[in-house]
This record gives sequence, C-alpha cells and structure tokens, in this order.
Amino acid sequence: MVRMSPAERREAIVVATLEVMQRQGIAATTVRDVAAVLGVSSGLIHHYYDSMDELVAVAFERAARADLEETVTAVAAGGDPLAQLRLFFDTYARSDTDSGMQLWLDAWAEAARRPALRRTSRRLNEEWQALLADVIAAGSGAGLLACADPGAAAWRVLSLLDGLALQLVAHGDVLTVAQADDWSRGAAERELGLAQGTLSPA
Amino acid sequence: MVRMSPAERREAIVVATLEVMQRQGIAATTVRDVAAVLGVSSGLIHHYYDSMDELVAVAFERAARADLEETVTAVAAGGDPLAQLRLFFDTYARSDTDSGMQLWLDAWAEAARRPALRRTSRRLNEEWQALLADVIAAGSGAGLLACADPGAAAWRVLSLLDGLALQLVAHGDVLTVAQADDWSRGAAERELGLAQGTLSPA
DNA sequence: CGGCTTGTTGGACGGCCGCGCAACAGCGGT
DNA sequence: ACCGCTGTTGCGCGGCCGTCCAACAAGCCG
Repeated sequence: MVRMSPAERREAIVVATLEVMQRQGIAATTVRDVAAVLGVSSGLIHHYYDSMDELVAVAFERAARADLEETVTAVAAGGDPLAQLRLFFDTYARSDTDSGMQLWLDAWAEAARRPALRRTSRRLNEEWQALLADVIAAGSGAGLLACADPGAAAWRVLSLLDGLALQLVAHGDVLTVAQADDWSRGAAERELGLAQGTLSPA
Repeated sequence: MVRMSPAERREAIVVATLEVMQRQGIAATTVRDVAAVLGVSSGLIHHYYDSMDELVAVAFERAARADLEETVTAVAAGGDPLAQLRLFFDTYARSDTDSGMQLWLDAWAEAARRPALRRTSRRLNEEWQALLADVIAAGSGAGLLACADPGAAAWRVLSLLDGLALQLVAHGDVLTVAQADDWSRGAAERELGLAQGTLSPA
C-alpha cells in the first residue's frame, strides 16, 4: 500500500487516465483500467474524482493544453506576424498524426454525451482560434497581410486543419501528412492575401 | 412471432440500428437496443449479422449514402459547373446540423477501433471528394474557374466543410450555421479563382 | 507509545455487454 | 393434413461497467 499526498495522487491518476485514453480511446477508458495502470484499487479513483466524465475531461484538458502551450510558446518566438504564422503551422503539423489528434476526434464525438468533456473541448478550441486570430490581427494591423475579419479567418484556417487532420487520423493513407501540411499553408496564404510560398516551412 | 422474409428482416434491422445510432451514438449502440426497437429477440440480430461492427457499418453506409445520393441528384440538376457548385453547397448546408453530421463524427472517431466502419467511412469520404473533384474539373475544362489540381481542391473544400460542421455539431453555438455556410462558399470562391458572391445560394 | 486522521482496499450492487445455442413455431410444399 | 424448412425465441455464458461503502493500515501528533 503506497500512500501518497492528495496532490500527488490526483496527478498520478490524471497521467494514468491519459495513458489509457491514448491507448484505448476515450469511449473505452474505464475506471478499472486506470486503476490497473497505477497498481491501485478502483475505489481509489472515485475517492479523488466524482465521476468518470469529470476525470476524462481533466485528462483531456491536460493533453490538449500541453499541445496548445507548445504552440503558444513557439509562436511567441516569431519576430513578426508572418514568422509567427509559419511557426504556427510548423508546430501544428508535427502533432498531426500522433495520438493527440485521435484524442480530439474522440472528444468531439463524445462531446454530445459528456457535458464536462464538451465544455473542455469547446474552451480549448476557442483558445486555439483566439491565438490564431491575434496573430492574424497583428499582421493585418502591421499591413503585412489583408484580412477583414481575423476571427472568421482563424476559424476557417483551423477548420481546414482539423478537417484534413481528421482524414489523416481516421482513414490513414487517403492523404499524406505532406499534402495536408502543404495544402493548409496554401489555403492560409490565399485566405490572407499572401504570395504563394510565404508560409512555407522555415 | 412475426415472420419475415430474410430480405425484409435484414432491411428492418438496418433501419432499427440506424434509429438507435442516431439516438444514442455509434459507440453506445447495442444489440439489445436494436432488438427492442423491433420488438424482437436479440438472438435474431446475430442470425442476420455476424457482428455488431458489421451491422453498424452497414447502417452507417445506409444513412451516409442516402445523403450522398441526394447531393449527387441535386448537383446533376445544375446546368453548368458553377450552378452545380452552388447546388452542392445548398444541399450540404441543409444536412449540416441534423443528426447526420454527428453520425459522421462518431464514425471518424470509431474508425480507429472498428475495421468495417473505417472501410465504409473512408470509401464514402472518397466518393464525396470524387463528386466535387469532377464538378471542379468540368468547370476548369470549360474555363469557368481556375484550378490546377481539382482533386486537391476538392479535399480542401470538403475538409473545411467537415471542420466547420464539426464545430457546429460538437460545440453548439460557437459558430452559427449561417457563418459556416457563408465561410465555406467564400473559401471555395477564393480556392477556385471565382469572384466573391459567385457561389452564393441560388 | 497510543490514538486519530485519512489514504487505501476489496468486494458488493445492479446493470450492461456481445455472442451462441437448443428449442419452438409459422408456413409452403407435398 | 402433415412434414420439414427455417425464421425466431429465450436464456445462458463469461465478462464488463460505474458507483458505493465498510473495514483496514500508514503516518502524524500529542
């Protein structure tokens, strides 16, 4: 019987839940599997989290927020808005195929049935959109690109990225990662009135 | 005990499965629920379909193909490729919010764990892409629009539509149907070198 | 050293799952 | 009228689920 402080235990449970979610999918993640990963009794999980819906939402937020923070950090390193856009696509492309996107797919589908998860995925999607909208607005303000509605443009670019990533994850080789990357940068260039190639990888 | 011919019974089971899928989601669709809808024993379902994966894939194809055929028919009624594109968006927009798109979301997420469903959703996605690519190629051939790679353009337009519809279905009012419709037509106009407003609803 | 707080156990509860199978019953053909 | 085919039942199998709770034990404090 390994006794941990509440903070440590809560953390360990989230990490274990994430591991199970990535391996089996959100819909198939069970209390017993999480407990087994920790070598712990299943009752303990409910001692720390009231319901499975809550735990799944917390674990999803952990993973999704880490990806978002990574992109935020990368974008912040860009000198001007165009360089920031380039870095945005660089970091996004890297996470396209790994288990992160499958998690998002699960989350969107499960959102209809899991209230806590729906709130979390929605909030994170809006943060992604706000990040991109800010960069576009800055570029527009600096006269580096042309965009009448940065918020709308951000939704369009993100939705295209999501739609392409979705095909990559769900259907394997119907598209290649290179095509998805290339096409989304090209669409963003057209969207923002940039010359072709402006957003090509650094 | 109502006795049906095999063809009728198979059909009735597919219809009932679809009803359950739309109400509860693909992941939560069970043999017993389907049997209950028909007022029939659960053993009967397995008499006609070897596994739940197979039955779910058949039922999904039924629903998805009906939507596709509807769009194919609508598009065929268009005089020239530009009118056909307009009709494409008209029919697509109508099905954006109903349960059809939630079904697609479920299918994409479940694809990772259900081989039969993955093959079906992939095939249907490719048919949607082919339909759109043909119209674009025709428009390009007739000099009505500018597109170097109709296949790629079709994937981009479809992915944007999917990405926007996904937000509508998963997160409710983060976007409006009108925005999704408007934005996707606008993006297609930019994609195909058309004047703004060319693809506005008929 | 003993008591008490509290992290942890382990199983019970009611319910659900996909699947398989022997027995039953409707119906067409003889 | 009966027989055989086959559509259909009803239930059992082994297993899983989320949740709950009384009992146990580890470590801190007096």
